[in-house]
Amino acid sequence: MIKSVTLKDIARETGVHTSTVSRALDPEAKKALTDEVVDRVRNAAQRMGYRRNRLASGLRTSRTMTVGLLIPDITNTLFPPIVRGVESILENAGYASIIVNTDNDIDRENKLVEVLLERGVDGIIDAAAHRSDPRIVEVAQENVPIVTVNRLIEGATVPSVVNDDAEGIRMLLDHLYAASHRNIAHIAGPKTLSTGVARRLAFERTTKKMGLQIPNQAVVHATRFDEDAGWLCAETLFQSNWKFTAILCANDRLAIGAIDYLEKHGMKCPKDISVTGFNDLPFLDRISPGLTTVRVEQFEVGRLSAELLVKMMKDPSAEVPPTTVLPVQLIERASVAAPKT
Amino acid sequence: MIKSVTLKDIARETGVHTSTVSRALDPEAKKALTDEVVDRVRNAAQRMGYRRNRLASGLRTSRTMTVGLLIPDITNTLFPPIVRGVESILENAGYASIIVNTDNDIDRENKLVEVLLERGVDGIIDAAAHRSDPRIVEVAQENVPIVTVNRLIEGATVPSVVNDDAEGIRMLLDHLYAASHRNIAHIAGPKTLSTGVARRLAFERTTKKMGLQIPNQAVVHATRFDEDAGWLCAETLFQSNWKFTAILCANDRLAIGAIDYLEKHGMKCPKDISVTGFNDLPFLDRISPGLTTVRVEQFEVGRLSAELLVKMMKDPSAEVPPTTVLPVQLIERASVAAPKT
DNA sequence: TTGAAAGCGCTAACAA
DNA sequence: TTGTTAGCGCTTTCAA
Repeated sequence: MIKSVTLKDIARETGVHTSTVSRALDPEAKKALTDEVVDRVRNAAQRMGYRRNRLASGLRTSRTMTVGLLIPDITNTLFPPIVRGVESILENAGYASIIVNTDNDIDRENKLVEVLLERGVDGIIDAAAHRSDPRIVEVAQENVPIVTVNRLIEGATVPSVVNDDAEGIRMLLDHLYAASHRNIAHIAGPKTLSTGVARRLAFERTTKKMGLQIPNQAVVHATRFDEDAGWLCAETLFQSNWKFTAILCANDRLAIGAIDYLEKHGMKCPKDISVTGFNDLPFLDRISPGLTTVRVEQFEVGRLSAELLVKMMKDPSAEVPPTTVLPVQLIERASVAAPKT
Repeated sequence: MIKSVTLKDIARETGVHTSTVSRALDPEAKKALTDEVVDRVRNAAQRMGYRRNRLASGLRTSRTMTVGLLIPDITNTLFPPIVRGVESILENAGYASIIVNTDNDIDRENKLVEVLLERGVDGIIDAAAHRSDPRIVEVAQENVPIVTVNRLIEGATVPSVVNDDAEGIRMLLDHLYAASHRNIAHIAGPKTLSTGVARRLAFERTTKKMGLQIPNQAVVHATRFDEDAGWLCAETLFQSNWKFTAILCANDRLAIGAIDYLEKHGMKCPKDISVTGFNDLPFLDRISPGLTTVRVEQFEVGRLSAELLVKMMKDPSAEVPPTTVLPVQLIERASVAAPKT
C-alpha cells in the first residue's frame, strides 16, 4: 500500500469541498453537480493521478468490490476455466477476486472463508463445497451472497450451478452398453462430494434400469478425485472375484489412474478393458488412448455462477434459482471398444 | 460484506476500552497487558464471534495483508503450480492473494495493476511482465514491493526469480547434437517476453559455439506462446528452402503445435523430424510422442518469489538479489531421435 | 447545487 | 498497565 492523492488533495486543488469531489467522481452523484465543477474536478483527479482508496470507501459503504473464490486446487485443470468464466463476468462488473485453495479439506475451507470475510468480500463463489458444509450454510444465512459451482451443498438453500451429472453417466452407460458391455464396474468419487455421490447414484439407477446385474463389489469408492485413487480403486476391483469388461470412472483423473494400473499389469485399454472418464479435461484428446468421457461446460458453469452472484450482491432479496443444471456432452474417443469374447 | 462484532462491542462486554481490546488481540501489544485482561478479552472475542475488519485496520495501518498476483492466463498449466508455490509462503505469512489474468496484454496488465493498487495490496508478484514494462517499473519506484517471476523486466531494478533459460537451451542443443542433428530450426517465443528472447539468444549463441550453420530462415518468431503459433511457425519453416532435421521450440505449447503441423502433413515425430519443448508442463509425459523438454521448477520459482516479496514487504529497505536463477533439468522423452539418413 | 459534519472500525501516540 | 484521543479516506445525510 502506498500513500497517494486523496479527495482532500483534489478538493484543495480545485477549491471545492471533498464531498463535492466525491460526488463529481461518482457517475450517479455527479448528476447533481454543475458540469463545470465535474469537469474541473475530474481533470484535476486525472492530472494528479488520483486512485480511489477502496479500503476507505469500503469501510464507509460496506462494499469492497471484491469477491472470494474457493477452489479445491488450482493445479487441477478442471478449475482454471471455471475461474476464467467467473472472471469474465466479475471483471466487467468491477469486481476483483481473492482466490484460495482448500485442497478439499473442510477445515482449510472454513479457515479460508474467514480469510475472505475478514477482507470484506461482497460475495463468495465456492467451487470447493462439500455435500455437508455447515459453515458455508451458516455464512450464507448471515446474508453473505454465496453460490456454489460444479458442486452443491445438500439440503441447503445455497444456490448452485452444476453439470448434469446424471445425464452424463446415462450417456456413458448407453455408450458402453451399445459397445456390448454388460459387466461394468464403477470407480466412484469421494462420498463427501456431491459430484461423487450424484454420479454413483446415477450409475446405480441407470444400470438397474438397463437390467444389468451389478454386484456390490462392482462399485469402489475413491477417497480423492485423483490418479492415485484411481489406481488404488482399480486394484481393488481386480482383486474381487467379479469379472468385468469396462470401468466407468467418476472423473477423468480416476480414469487415468485406472488405465495406468491396467497397463502396469499387462492389460491394454481398450482391448482388454474399456475405461471412461468425466469432465473432459484439457489434453485428454492427446493422451493414449484418447479418453472417452463427458464434457462439462467449465467456463460456462463459472460464468453463470458469477452472474447469479452479481445479481445477489446487487439485490440481496433477488430471486435466484436454487440449482442451475448445465447440459453435458458425450465425447467418444479410443478408450472404449467391444469386450473380448 | 456483513455487519459484525466490533472492538467496541467487546469493549462494552468486557468493561475495558477499545484500545485495550485491540491490544489484547494483538500478539505483540498484548504483552503490555495483564494476563487476566487478555484472557477476558480473548474469551469474549471468541464467544461473540469477533472477526477483525481488515478494511478498517488496513485504512489505519496502510497494510492490508493482501498481495496481487498478475498471471498471463491461469488456464495455461505453467502457472497454477507457480501460484501454489507463491501461496505456500504467503498463506503462512498471513497474506491472501488477489489473482488477475492479463492475457499477456500490456494494457490489460496496466489496468489490472490499478485494480490491485486501489485495493491496497501490500505487494505484487508479476508473472505477466513484459521485457519492457514501464508501468510496473513506475509502480515499483513508488515503493510498492514487486517481484517478477518466470520473466523479467529488462534494464530495470525490479527483482526477478527466473529459470535458467540459457542453460536449458544449451542442454537441448547438446542433446540434439548428440543425436546427430546438425540442421536445427528454432521456433522462438514472442519478442516482447524475456523468456522468448533469452531462449532465442541462447539458441543463437550456443549453435554458433557448436559450429553449426544456422541460416536466418532457421529462426521463426511466434507472436504468442501457444499451439496455434507453433503450427504457424512450423508452416513458415517448411515453406523456406532450408532443410532441417529438428525443431527446438521455445516452449512446450509451441512444440505441440509444431508436432500437430507435422502430423497433419504426413510427417512423423521423431522419425522424420525431432522436436523439443521447454517447461515440462503436466501431462506431457502422457502424450504421444512424449515430449523431450526442459523441466523448470514452477512451484519453487513461485515459492522463492513470494519469499522475496515478503522480505520486501516487511522491510522496504531490505536487500534482495536483483535476479535469482533456478536450475533446470533436461527431460528426455520420445520426441527426439536420430535424423533420417 | 454545494458545504458541513459525522462516522465506518481500527490502531497508535500520548497521557495518566 | 490502561484510557483518551485523533485520524486513516471515504460517503452520505442534513442543511443551506
